[in-house]
Amino acid sequence: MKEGPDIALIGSLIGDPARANMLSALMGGQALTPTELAAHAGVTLQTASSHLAKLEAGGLVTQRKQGRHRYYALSEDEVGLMLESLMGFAASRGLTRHRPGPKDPALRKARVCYNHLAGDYGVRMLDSLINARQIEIAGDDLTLTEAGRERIEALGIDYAALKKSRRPICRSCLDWSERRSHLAGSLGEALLKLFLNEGWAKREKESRAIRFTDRGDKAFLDLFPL
Amino acid sequence: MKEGPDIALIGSLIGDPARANMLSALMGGQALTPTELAAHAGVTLQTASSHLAKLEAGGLVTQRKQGRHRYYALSEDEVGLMLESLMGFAASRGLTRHRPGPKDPALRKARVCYNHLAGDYGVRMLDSLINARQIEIAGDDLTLTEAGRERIEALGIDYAALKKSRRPICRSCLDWSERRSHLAGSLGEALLKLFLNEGWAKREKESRAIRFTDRGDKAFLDLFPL
DNA sequence: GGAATGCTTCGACTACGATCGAAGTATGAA
DNA sequence: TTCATACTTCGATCGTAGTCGAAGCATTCC
Repeated sequence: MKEGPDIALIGSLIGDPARANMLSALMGGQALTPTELAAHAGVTLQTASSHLAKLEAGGLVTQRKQGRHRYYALSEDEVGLMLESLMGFAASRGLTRHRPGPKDPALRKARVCYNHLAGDYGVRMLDSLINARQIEIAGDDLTLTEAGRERIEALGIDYAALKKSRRPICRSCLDWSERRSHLAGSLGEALLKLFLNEGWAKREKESRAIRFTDRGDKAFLDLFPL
Repeated sequence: MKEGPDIALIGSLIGDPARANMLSALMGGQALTPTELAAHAGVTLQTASSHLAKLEAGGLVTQRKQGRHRYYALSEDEVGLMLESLMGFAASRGLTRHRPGPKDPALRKARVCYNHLAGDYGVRMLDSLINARQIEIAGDDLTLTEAGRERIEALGIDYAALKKSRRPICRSCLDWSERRSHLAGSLGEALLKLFLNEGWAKREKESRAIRFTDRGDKAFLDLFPL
């Protein structure tokens, strides 16, 4: 009515249970087809299609056609950050959709947050990088130091490629289970990819949980001491 | 359906335009009565009452009876932080409720964010405190240093009182106009109160804008150099 | 070409929630 | 006690948004 941004539109988009389930599923970081998303949401394909059109119009998701499939994903890092913030609040109210089960500890230890690592391990990684002065922090802005640049290149990450994209390399993202920040941005994404490619960790099916192998666990803890 | 917090409930609470307007009004930091909130939302008192009951059930607001008035306010700092995060996202999408007008620059310069200072001045204040090593930053956690404690006591803020409450003293809050962090928490609140009490600044009516007097402006900039 | 898959669009149904008038409760003032 | 103010609760109405069946495109496979 007066001033300020219009939160009602975004709220109503998130407010429908079917759409919220789809968004949660997309927080897993993988692009999903309407059929898959319909299954996550528990609705028919037609309904899912209509929801996806609305989410796209609202700028929350984007689609990419590939053959006869359409892959939907969260449109930007920002969407993930905002959703994680909402989840944090909901969790603090004890509003959870699931009966606490055996998977819960695994989720708290390590899970995927859109495209980067979250949970205990995610927070530890950022803390460790800060302690080693490879990332510097000022306000909410994280910046990679010279030492940090060398470090990630030694890990085999292509710094130049990260630099080229318009996305921020480092970004902090609030963790809903740990209530602290972990590393997002294109570097966060690259690091998660690295862990998966090296075979240190695998995604669980149908879940955001990430399971580290014994070898991967050791390598990770070595790489990011506290 | 599966795991993770339930964001749909919160989303649907924010998703109704009347409720969104009420929440935006409460972001002004003052506790408001149902009658006032009804006016902000553009609905009748009955409707407002029903909305407030829902917001309260969802844990977003709390009420305090005082005589024959009921004062509603955001229930915790966390609510303000989450809403600000949503606003930031909405603003980045160009979803604003208002035609950009003369008040806009004033809002960007200094405004109230629930109970603390936001906008250019809010961001500057936190930056300055960090530069002076009076606040230290690690992840999203801000901590007041020894030097910081002395500094705020010199300003006449009762550190012991802040310490007593269970709320965090320092907290970072993402600014939707500046896209950077400013200082929230009980210290953020105390500092804003200080500026108002000293007569350095005044709230605008019917707006979140804060207008600094000439004297206040000078004092503020002296106090928080860059 | 024809058939199958993946998805969107259309149309109709339904249900839930926002809205407000009217009546009820509580607090304070006269 | 009586009246006024501030608010809640009840009940009825109305719109709109979610839902799905059926039909329509598009792409790929055979």
